[in-house]
Amino acid sequence: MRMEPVRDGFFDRPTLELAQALLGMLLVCVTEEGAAAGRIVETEAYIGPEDRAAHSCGNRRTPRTEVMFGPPGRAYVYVMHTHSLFNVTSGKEGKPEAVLVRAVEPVLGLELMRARRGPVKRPYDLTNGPGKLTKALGITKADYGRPLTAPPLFIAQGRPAEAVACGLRIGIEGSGEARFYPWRFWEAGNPYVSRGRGAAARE
DNA sequence: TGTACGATAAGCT
DNA sequence: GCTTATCGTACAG
Repeated sequence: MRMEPVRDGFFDRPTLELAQALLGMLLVCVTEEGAAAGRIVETEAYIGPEDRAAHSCGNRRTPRTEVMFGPPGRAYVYVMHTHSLFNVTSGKEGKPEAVLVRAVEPVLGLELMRARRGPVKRPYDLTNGPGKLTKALGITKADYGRPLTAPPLFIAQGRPAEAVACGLRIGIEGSGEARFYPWRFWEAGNPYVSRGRGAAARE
């Protein structure tokens, strides 16, 4: 399998569209320990100003959200509790939007992922969650702001998602109306999605 | 299946 | 300084 980074223009589209376009793409991370890659099977869109759930809500500009105000196609990594979360920035300059990658399907570097994650009960426990996949792939806040069009961290063409489902986002209960936006996308029937395996899209 | 709690850093007062 | 957060795990039931 050839894993060529996508060209810069790939990220130049509306955030909701990008969130769906990313499904099926490969997320590749190369570290000193080796290369690891996963096929993206679940994403969520965060559209800054009008989205109370986004860190950039109301154009809030801080050192952490800064990268979202820049060009699209950069890594927005941030730490929560004991875990790191990985987003792809979207929207043109000045538009603080992003796509959260919530789950991937391991493709390359399985042994490395297992070594990083430790023993897991089920195969899909390796990467079926935002905090899990960053640990499995070796993504850290050191990758913050990195362009996703060149190694060591990049997006590559993968097998396109067959059926895409959409539904409510996860983990944003305290976000008022924003919690009802159906901005979560995943490949229907894929066992590696974080939640809602087999669950239908809700409105 | 559901609920509790950990343990870090950004952001706010 | 204090509060909250795009979560994961453990353990009870």
